[in-house]
Amino acid sequence: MTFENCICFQLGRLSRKITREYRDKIAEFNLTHSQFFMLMAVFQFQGLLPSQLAEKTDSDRATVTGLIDRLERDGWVERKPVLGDRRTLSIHLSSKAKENQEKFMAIFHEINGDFLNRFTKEEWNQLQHLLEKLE
Amino acid sequence: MTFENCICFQLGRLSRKITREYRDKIAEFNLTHSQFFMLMAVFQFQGLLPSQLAEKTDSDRATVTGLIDRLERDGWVERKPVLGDRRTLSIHLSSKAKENQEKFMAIFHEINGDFLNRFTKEEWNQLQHLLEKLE
DNA sequence: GCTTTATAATTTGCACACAAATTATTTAGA
DNA sequence: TCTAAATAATTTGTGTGCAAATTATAAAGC
Repeated sequence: MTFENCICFQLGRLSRKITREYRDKIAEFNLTHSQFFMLMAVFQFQGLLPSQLAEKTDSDRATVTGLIDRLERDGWVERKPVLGDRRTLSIHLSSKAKENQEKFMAIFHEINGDFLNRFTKEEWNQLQHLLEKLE
Repeated sequence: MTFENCICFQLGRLSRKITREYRDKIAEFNLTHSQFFMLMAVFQFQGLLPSQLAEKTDSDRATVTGLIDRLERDGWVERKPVLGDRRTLSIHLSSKAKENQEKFMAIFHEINGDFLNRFTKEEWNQLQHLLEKLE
């Protein structure tokens, strides 16, 4: 058993590769791979708190703070105060983000399709099943 | 199709989870997940150049420079000059690393076993086959 | 009401990951 | 031989990823 056969190494390597493949495709928006998925999450669940976004994306709160910082700086999302709890903020799409939603989803489906097309429906279900065992 | 169903998101999330699982198990050596695999690579291929290690582990040369910096600082590896080409350095195990090799491999097999045990031999081969399609 | 505890977000510090630029050296070509 | 191109490693700058500490606010217990 060598390190290349270790599933942990393999998944890390694969994850790095996929991140690299994404880079070019989302370059027109000037977004990173992580920013892209965080924005996807905001499209899907508008008005959530940073802590809830962290849960949805399975990342750290501190990481989410940084991602939101940069997404806000670049005009994709806005932090809005929450009535009744001044500790919290809710995250909303900017008008710029809403205007680009369709283009966004198109790219998302295109990239996703690139991977989906490599599998039959049965293989895909198998892969999902096997990955679940690793979680 | 939501972002949670996207294989790219799933693999990133899984990779983060596995990295977290590793953390505790290699804590006794004070190594990070990446350092652990880089050191595994040096165990396996002694005397390689940083560029060759980058290739083996599928990571960036700049990343390898940083990893070797910290592994050398902590006494795990040594940079040695290469006869005949002063641009290059070869990376070797320190005596400390050699002394710990057995303990190291034991932990590697233990962690790896945790994941392997979740699958039958057939499932494992399927997973390897399916992941290959993603590469 | 007042203190303690809990919670949300952020900040700080360190380690990847990687593009782009830089430095040092070797090789190739005129 | 001398210059240009190629190569190896590093440095620089930015963005994750995450543990630990901090700040602000809310809730609970007395």
